[in-house]
Amino acid sequence: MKSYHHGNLKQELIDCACKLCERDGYTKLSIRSLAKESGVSQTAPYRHFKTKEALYASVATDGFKKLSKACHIDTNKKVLKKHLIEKGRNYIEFGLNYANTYDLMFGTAVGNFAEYPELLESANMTYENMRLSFAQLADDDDDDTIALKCITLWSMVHGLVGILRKVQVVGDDFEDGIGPISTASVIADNLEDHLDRVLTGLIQS
Amino acid sequence: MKSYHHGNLKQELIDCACKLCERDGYTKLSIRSLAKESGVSQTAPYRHFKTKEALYASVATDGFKKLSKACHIDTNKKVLKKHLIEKGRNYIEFGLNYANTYDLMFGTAVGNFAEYPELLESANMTYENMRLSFAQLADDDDDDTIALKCITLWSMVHGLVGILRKVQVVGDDFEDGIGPISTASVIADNLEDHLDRVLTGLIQS
DNA sequence: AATTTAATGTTAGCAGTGTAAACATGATAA
DNA sequence: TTATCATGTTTACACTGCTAACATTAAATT
Repeated sequence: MKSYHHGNLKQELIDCACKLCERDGYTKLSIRSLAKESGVSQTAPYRHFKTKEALYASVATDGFKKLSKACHIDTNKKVLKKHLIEKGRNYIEFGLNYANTYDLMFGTAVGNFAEYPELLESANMTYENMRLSFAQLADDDDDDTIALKCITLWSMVHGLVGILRKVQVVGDDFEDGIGPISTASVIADNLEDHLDRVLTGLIQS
Repeated sequence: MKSYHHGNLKQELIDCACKLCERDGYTKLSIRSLAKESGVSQTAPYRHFKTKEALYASVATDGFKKLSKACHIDTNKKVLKKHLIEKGRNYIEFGLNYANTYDLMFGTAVGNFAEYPELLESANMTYENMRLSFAQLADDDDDDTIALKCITLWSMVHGLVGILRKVQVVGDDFEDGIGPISTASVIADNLEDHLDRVLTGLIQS
């Protein structure tokens, strides 16, 4: 006999939504299918998420927590350039391996992060750790400059994720994707060197 | 007396879709509302666009043509660094001023560019001009290296567009957006210097 | 010029969506 | 024990993408 109350619906919905968003892309997700999956009525999710966007926000929050973890640097110990390079690679790999979730996090599906405090906090956590880490490397810069360069660094990895996804390796020419063949794999193969150059440039200048 | 046949429906739908996509974001666009706007039946658009994605593809194509124009560099004349900096700024301004269209162009709304030859071509045109221009500046590099650095450059401006949109300037702290206040405006104010540094780094290394 | 054909429009309808309102159940607090 | 409130259900509305069957008219063929 199934009990009337589910007991753990909210978390189950989030977990399921995370899975489905990543598998099929967030546009394919419907609240109704999600409810069915959890064996609950169509409108039950609305007791836990005011709108679909609120559900998206939860999925995005989960994504930022994962990204934050994948890129976390212990700023109590001395931060080295190689740490940032390693975490930069982790960032890019997260963006490529969890591409659909990444879209949700950096796209416009959630219009205003401020409406979802947890989301805002998890996103800022990601940035803050990045900033603190970088600050140790470029510690002769003032705060504004560090913030600026940090944004530059973030733009770099963020941009690479976006462009690498468009520059697809397919055939012998421009048949399927923007740009020439093998560019994507060339970049991937040289990612460490690449990050090193960018980072070195930022520290020195 | 209104004639049965519209006469110029396809183009009118595209124009209207471009406008609405940019104004409200492509997710708000519906084929039905578009049809109503053109004073035509709900399903008439399906004579010109097999699916909604095909309509998106047309809007994205239009976007790439505009972007291509905004960033075009005459490669017959000698290409200077300042040209690339200027066009880099144009790129970023396009991304910020036509943010919703930019989403359509670089997001996942159109799954596979290869299914829409015009879209693929317009996207490649944008890249090709960028590559040819850059090649003149770094003309002692081999093709692979140039492609690589060009992707780096593209990632940079593309990433900046994405991040600048998330780093919103609002209040005195992290209240609404990722990152510290004024970072966005600091970047915007220093965009030329910023691009100059990145570009110089790419040419020299 | 008459007739066939193909392009482009319409109407009706299916299956699916987000979400609100009214009601039911049962866990928790008084 | 009873009242309250969080959490569930049912029903319903307005909207969506898209298909099938039919209507009209422009263009091509005879």
